[in-house]
Formats: sequence, C-alpha cells, structure tokens
Amino acid sequence: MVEHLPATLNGVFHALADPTRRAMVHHLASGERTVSELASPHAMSLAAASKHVRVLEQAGLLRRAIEGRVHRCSLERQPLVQAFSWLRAYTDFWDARFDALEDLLNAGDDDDRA
Amino acid sequence: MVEHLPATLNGVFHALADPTRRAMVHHLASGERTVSELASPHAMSLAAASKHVRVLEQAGLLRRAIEGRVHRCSLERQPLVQAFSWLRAYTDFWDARFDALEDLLNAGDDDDRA
DNA sequence: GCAATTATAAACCGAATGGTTGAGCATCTG
DNA sequence: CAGATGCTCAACCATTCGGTTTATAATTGC
Repeated sequence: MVEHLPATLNGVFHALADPTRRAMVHHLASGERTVSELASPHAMSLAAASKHVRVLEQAGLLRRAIEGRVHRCSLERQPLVQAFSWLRAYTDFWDARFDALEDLLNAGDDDDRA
Repeated sequence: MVEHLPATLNGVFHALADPTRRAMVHHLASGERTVSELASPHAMSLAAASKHVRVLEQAGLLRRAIEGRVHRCSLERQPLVQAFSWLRAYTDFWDARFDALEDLLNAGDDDDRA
C-alpha cells in the first residue's frame, strides 16, 4: 500500500530537535494542515517553513497529499512511537511508577495489553 | 544540590539524533563508564568521542565525576523522561487510562524555543 | 487571458556538526 | 624523576543546517 520510508531514529530525533518543527508536529496533532498554515505562526519565509516540512516528511513524521496547488499535510505517528519506544528503555518513568499506577488506575480491571 | 542545566528538548533531541551518542546512552544505562570506555566501541579518535560525551553532558543526559585523571560518567535519566513525556502526547500508543497517568505525573508542557 | 495564490527550486550565506591531528595537562606508576 | 595513561584543547576541514532572496511552476478565480 503506502510506501513508508524507513524512518530512522536519526531522522526522527533530528527532526524533533528543532522547535519550529516540534511546533508543526503539535499543530498537526489536531488535524491536517496546509504548508501555509504550518508556516504562518512562524517568523520566517514560506520557503524556510517549506524546508522544515520537508525535514518532517523525510523523517516519516508527515505525510503530504497534494490537492491542486495545496499540499495537505498530516501527522504520521508511527515514527513518534518508535522514538517513544526507544526512550522508554532508558527512562525509569515506567518501571518506577507503573506498579503504583496500576494500583491507582485499576479500580475496575479491564482488558489490557501491557 | 547539584546545579543542572535547563536540559531543553532541543538539546536532548539533538543529542539523541546521533547513533554514537545513542550507543553511549545505551552503554551508560547499565552503569558508570569512563570516557575511554564510552569511546572504545566506536571507530573514531578519543577526542571525537570526548566531544560526543560533552554533547551528552550539555544536554543534561550525562553527569561527570572527575576522579584523578579518570572521568567517570553516569546517565542522567530526567531529561530522557522529559523527551519521553513530550513524545507521549503525540503517540496514541497508550490507551486512555494512561492519560490519567499524565495528569498525575505531569512534568509540564513546555515548548522551549531557543 | 491574466493576475493572484500556493508551494518548491536554486543560489547563497553564516554558523554549527562531526571528524581529524597534534599539543598539552594532570595523574598515576615504576 | 621519567614515562605512560586519561582526557581535553585548539586548529583545521568538509558537510550540514537554518535562514535569506529571487525565480519558477502549477492552480485557481475574475
């Protein structure tokens, strides 16, 4: 079906290391945006913003649907999950608190996958 | 108490965007390492590895204890947790019950822009 | 058809990255 | 003391990054 690029951690972390691009991710999280819409909050030329969009796209974080002269962009979450999963191994975030949270949140027990 | 640098997402994600530095983080995850120990698996000069160590240090991911001529390095997990937390908001990886988790543990939603 | 809109391309620039080599500074050891 | 060890610093180099400006292509609307 849709061909995805490998979406390496290098690319994903690099893409996220820039505040403009993180803001774009944040913006995309609530729905599709055109390149202009992604660009408008930022004090830079459209061309510069377009480059940021391209970095996100090449990192696999953004998909682009060209509709006429408009490029409609959407967030691709899978590479974010990859990065998230990588980090998870090195944070004690989970292990340190999981048990306590189980107790807190498991008032009524449902199906779970973790 | 020890004075830590702010540990911005910029710095943390940038530090993690390099495979050598991710390997160093991995290496450090199992315990303290000297600079030489961190350097040895990598096909580069000690000076180059030393620069990577410095990047990790400035990102707040690594703490350094100088003992004689040896620099003993340890992993600082808190900035990893910050990055983890940022990512968490954009992955739908975990189900709704863990939203409550975020409320409990919330480290704040800072967009550091610098 | 023509003008405006949306977006990329290309050329350029200064600064940062990631590597090298060589020198230098402490520190441990024989 | 002399030498080896652990590590950093400084200079250098090629490449990438993040921005600019100008030009150009494609689409839409009057």
